[in-house]
Amino acid sequence: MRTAQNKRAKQRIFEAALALFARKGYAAVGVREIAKKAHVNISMINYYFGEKAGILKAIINECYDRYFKTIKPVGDEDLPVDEHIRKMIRTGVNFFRKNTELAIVAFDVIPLDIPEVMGLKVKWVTGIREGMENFRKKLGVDSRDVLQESLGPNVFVAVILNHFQGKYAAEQYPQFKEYVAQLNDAFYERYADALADLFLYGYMGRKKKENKEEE
Amino acid sequence: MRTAQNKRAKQRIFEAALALFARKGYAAVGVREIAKKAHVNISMINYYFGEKAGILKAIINECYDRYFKTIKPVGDEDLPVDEHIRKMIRTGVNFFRKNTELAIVAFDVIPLDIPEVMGLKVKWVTGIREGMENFRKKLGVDSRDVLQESLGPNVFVAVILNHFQGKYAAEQYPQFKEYVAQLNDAFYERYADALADLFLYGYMGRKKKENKEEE
DNA sequence: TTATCTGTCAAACGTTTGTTTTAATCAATC
DNA sequence: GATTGATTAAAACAAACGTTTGACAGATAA
Repeated sequence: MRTAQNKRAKQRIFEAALALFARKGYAAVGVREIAKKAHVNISMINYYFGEKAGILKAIINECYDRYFKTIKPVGDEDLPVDEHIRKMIRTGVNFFRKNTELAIVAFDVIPLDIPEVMGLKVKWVTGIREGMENFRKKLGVDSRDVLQESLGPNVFVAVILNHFQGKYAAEQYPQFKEYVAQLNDAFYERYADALADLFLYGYMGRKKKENKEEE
Repeated sequence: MRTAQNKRAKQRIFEAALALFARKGYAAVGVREIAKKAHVNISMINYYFGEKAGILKAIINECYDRYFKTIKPVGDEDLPVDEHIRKMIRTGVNFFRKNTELAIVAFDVIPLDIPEVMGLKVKWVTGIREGMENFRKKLGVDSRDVLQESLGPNVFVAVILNHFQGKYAAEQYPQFKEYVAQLNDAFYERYADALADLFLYGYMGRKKKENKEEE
């Protein structure tokens, strides 16, 4: 076995494709372009991934797998609500910061028309939702209620993802250099805290209002 | 002039492309597929839109134009903060509900690599941001502060868009029929209200906290 | 009536697409 | 020293790509 070198070629393809997909979208990138960027022969793509869509599937699996492994243990922790929300948001921000390209490609709605890809996503989303049941309950979110579910943890995941999509877009164009420069470690400490406050007060306020209405 | 018929063909191309782009992504859709769905000849696409990217540009312009015209007057209204947030969110929900495909295509981060398309988006986003200055001030958001800006109105726009992306995806697969069926008029009344509560309490809570810290 | 313009069409343009095949080379394992 | 697996280059494949062309019908304008 030459796993050290194997991995290097497969990994190079993976990373080259990831960067290209994130910028151009899956369908706009050709296998020749990927091969060129990865410094491998075209046939290596089919050798390792079977087909072009195989790379996309690998990206989706890698992203959701990392996401699950990152977020699940934090969701299972036994903390007071406020601390728990804060820690979850902090964890989420860190994840998206470290895995921006992965998330942009894997969490993009498009393409919806490749059944195998959609199947993968559905499987993962379902699994993650089930894994977050404890945290959801702590927030007072009943997953059988469509309204409550639509105000659950996915809400702040959407906000964070949106932020990093914007950041990534800004990074592609030099005119936004000053904006991007401000998004440093210190910023994300404050950002995570501010977001946590926003949702914390939001959830608490809603709960109070519901209790009043029940009286 | 035969504008009545002209519009019909151009409009058919626009709508066919929109539906296909929303499902598959811009790059994955060929001009022949669009022409077939629109029941026009392939050359009609270049005749009306110059190039394939012309359709995408038209979609982006149409979406942002509608969005601006919908949201701007509401943002300029003179209402108490709580009512204002509520009305803005209600307006946003209605917009995304009516223009889901338009929003999915126009607000998608990808593709980032077509400078003309990115230029369009930047122009619109800048314009809309400037147009929302009054509302932003009322929320207590200083647009020169990156942190505050990243917690501004774009936060709940992201949440709403995320919801309708999910809904649209669910509509494409029959296994989610029951979920989609629950998303009716009544749901969206409650959804908009609940979202408004969430952010209202969130912003108020954050403001209180800031005041305390200043003491 | 003749000339012009507009919408529409089929056909063809040269590229590029994803994939497969074949032959050859290189390094590591048995 | 034979075998195996990783990698390369080059070529071929049919299919699809975005765009252009030239012709023609019908309405409009001179």
